[in-house]
Amino acid sequence: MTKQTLAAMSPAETEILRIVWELDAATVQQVVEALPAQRQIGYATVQTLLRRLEKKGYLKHRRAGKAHVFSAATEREDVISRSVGDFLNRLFGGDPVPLVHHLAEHGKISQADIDRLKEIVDKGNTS
Amino acid sequence: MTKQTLAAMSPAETEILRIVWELDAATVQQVVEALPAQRQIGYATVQTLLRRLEKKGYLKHRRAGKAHVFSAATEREDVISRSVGDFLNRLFGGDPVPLVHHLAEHGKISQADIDRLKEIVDKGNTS
DNA sequence: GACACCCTTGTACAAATGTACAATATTGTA
DNA sequence: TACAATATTGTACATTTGTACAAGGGTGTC
Repeated sequence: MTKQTLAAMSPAETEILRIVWELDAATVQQVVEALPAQRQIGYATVQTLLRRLEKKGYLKHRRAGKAHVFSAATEREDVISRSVGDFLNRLFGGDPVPLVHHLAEHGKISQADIDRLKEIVDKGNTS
Repeated sequence: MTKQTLAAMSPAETEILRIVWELDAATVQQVVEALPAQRQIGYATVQTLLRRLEKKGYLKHRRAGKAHVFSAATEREDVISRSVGDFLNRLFGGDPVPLVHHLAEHGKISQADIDRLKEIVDKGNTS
């Protein structure tokens, strides 16, 4: 595993990367269309962000017709791990419990969600 | 509640703010000392970050001897809510479940943690 | 009261970020 | 094949961010 050398993504870049993941592969057009309606951000800007993500190594592209089709160039899980880790460190000193606690208290996660999580942890603990 | 107008904090600022919260009130000195050992960051830099946090409205200070003692100027919970919300939007399109799922799968939260969370949610659901 | 110390204040500055236009290239179509 | 439509490329640019030095101020101590 010799690769944790990816330059950090900026918030705006993260937003865009997420959409590419969601669409699996997408042109600038498609990313723009997939943006949440409230999010006011121009085509050119999305394009720049995609370019930067590619330069940083998060995306790659192939050409299809006249457009570029961007897709992931790294393992999504890895990127998420790093992002979540960084976030946790900054805001909670690395302890995930207060974060989940916060989510629970604000009704972000439900009873059912927690039950499902319990199962996941159970399964993991079979080691 | 007319106050959601706080300028966003940068990652480095967030890191510092968290420490002030942890110490409840602190001088530049104390914040520097409370930084994780690995975190290489000078006194002057911490000072600038504290100044910026104050300017943005997250901190206030009083004078004690020759030093400034910084402390929170806003509700910690509010700041956390916004931060977590933004993070969730950027990386998971707003859905908290995948985040918690991720934490569970990576052993970040334990069986016991989940049991405690279950109680919290239970209590909340009495409405 | 003078000093040495520890602070704050003012300022700097390169790099990253968010946002976007102008010019040029590519292509499906008539 | 020439064109209109649509993309990409090259560039720009004001701000914010991360990091920090230099100069001046308050204070406990002798």
